[in-house]
Amino acid sequence: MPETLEETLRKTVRAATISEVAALAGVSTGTASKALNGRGSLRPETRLRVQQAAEQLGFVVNGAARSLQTGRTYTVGMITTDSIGRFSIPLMIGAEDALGAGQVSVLLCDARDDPIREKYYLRTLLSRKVDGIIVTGRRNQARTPIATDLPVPVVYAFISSSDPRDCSVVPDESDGARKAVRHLLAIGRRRIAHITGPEHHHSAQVRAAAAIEALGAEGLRPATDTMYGEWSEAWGRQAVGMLLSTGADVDAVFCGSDQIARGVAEALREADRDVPRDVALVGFDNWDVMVEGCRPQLTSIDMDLEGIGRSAAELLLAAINGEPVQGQRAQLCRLVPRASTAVLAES
Amino acid sequence: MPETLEETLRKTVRAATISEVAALAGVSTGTASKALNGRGSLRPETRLRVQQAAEQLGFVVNGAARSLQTGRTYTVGMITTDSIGRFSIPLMIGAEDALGAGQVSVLLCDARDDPIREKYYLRTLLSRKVDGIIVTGRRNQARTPIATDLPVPVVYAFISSSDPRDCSVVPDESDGARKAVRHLLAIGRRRIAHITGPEHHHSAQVRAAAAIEALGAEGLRPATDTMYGEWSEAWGRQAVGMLLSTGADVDAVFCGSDQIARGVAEALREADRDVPRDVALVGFDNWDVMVEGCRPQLTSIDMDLEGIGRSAAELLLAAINGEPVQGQRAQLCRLVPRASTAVLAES
DNA sequence: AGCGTCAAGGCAATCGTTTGCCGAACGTTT
DNA sequence: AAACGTTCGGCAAACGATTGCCTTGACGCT
Repeated sequence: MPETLEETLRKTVRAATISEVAALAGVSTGTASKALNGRGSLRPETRLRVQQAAEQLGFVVNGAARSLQTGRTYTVGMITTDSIGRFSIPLMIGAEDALGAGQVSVLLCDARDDPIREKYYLRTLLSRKVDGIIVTGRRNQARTPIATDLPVPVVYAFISSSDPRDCSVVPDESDGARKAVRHLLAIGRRRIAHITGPEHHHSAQVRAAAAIEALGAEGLRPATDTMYGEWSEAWGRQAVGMLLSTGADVDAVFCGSDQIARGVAEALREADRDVPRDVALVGFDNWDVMVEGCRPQLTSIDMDLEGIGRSAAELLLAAINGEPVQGQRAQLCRLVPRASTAVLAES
Repeated sequence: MPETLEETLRKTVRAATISEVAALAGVSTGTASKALNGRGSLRPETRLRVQQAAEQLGFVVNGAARSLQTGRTYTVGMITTDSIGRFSIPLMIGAEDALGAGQVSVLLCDARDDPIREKYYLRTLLSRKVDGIIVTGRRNQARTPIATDLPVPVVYAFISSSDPRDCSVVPDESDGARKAVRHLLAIGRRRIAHITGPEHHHSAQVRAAAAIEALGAEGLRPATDTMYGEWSEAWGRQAVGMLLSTGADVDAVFCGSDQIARGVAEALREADRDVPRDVALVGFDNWDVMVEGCRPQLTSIDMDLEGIGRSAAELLLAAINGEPVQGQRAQLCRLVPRASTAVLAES
């Protein structure tokens, strides 16, 4: 007789409980528990017998029951304030990586920049008794702490909390900007312009300031005033138009984002300026699809988002285990050189 | 006396339990439970008193205890087989959306295309007693079912299971390709080429076949043989080179991806062919950063990944509630017209 | 023979909620 | 006044695992 549709789709293979395992192995549930968790003092033979019984029955512990007893869920919540985006993903991967290795699962919450949703998610996370929470999101200013007096530790990743005592892991954008400028200087450029995003944007400010400072350290000044605009290719193209029309003498451009840089590359190309011969180019973000689609391929600054996610998760684990860390950790950036800043063979 | 660092970071605000709430409200725990869950028959006044007590103590139920009792966790697992990527994210957002509204949380698992990790995650999901599982990942062939005889329902999103009885939600790529071709026909193009990804790639095949068929329906044939290559801008540029050097007479190109299309647009531009006047262009994926960075902005086919994620979640919820659905659901695509297929004013 | 020691494993309390069942109190009906 | 129905709320048994404590029996020592 063929299975009904119902049966086919929902095999009610009611999972075995530890008492069934114990019964099969001929021991008490307590002993079975000890056997499976490597605790207590048991004859190796007994231990093995229990393990085989568990295997045979396809036993998987009931996490709810265990959590109830032990008070730990081996679960952390991850709240992204903006919609899960380009930046959140590497962060998540990194965190998931560090946690997964420690057998901890991640509950994903997308608050969509809505404080109401955020509170709601926080509540459900607490009700699920997560062991800790990672807060992340689009970078801008420091954000207000998600809550105070939480019964679980919280770590902020990428964004930082406005309370300096909270634990945050952020990229050191100044470091990134300095590395970009130094790299351009190292390949012999001296007339460097900086084209970036909106002036009111925190990242734009920080990067611009660090770039100017790095030039200053060599006794140089930017080739033009910092050109603030948007984080888009279109702005990059437009900025090049402005640069060329003013006849500015520029041999390198450091861009506030890869998108801007790509626009710059295109516009330069169309104006018959060779990259990197006439103008060298450095972007920011090291966003694969942008740096690789760019002609020539784009040298860029990598904020190591995965690393930030990983660090945040590690700090969270430490806090969960009773070794809390306070304050901000700034993670250094990495310059990834590509053709847009290649040193050309003398010929 | 100032707080110790320990105190500051880990306010051990031991969460209140329902018995404390009950005590404060002067009722038994059973009654308190009924009051908070809107069950049983209680005087409205009592109910209110309990609710206020809960409020006052900042009570949040212990999900573990509840799950243990009710057997439901209001949690589903989401396994992505490839690393969380560009496609997985909208799917996740969609799923999270549909589930979040139903108060269900998502446990995120990134199996990184590694069967071992996949098994491991599956096991932890089962141990966490998730109510259901969504499997997703990079699209290619149908994948082997993640397991059989699971105690919980499974829905495949974007990818499909090779067992036709499993429930899968996939994009109707043929529909997308047909819509692209019909759109080009509708704006008066007749000599249409198709440039796409690797020939061995399932999506490339399906889209190409549907495109040819849609042309055939109008008694037309493609302007050239389908041009298989890679899913990259570089291939798009290269393909245009080939097209132009053979002197093929083409007034539109349908591309298998937005990246290819963008490469095509650039190469055409550099060859002084106007888009859309000389050659109209349609991409596939409707990937914001590609379609918007393209000059002119790119008409593209949107597979509605969020919608697929949402449908998958809804089907999963239905299955959890005892109304399982079998088989594949194909979700239609949407054409998003932009400047690359604009009809020009006669002038 | 008597005693102490130790290993092995059973017992039962416990975690926090939910829920079916039962009892008390009160009002209504005859 | 007795019988009955309702409403409200308490009681206690689950759910499944963990763990400290206790019992049992074997063994070694004096």
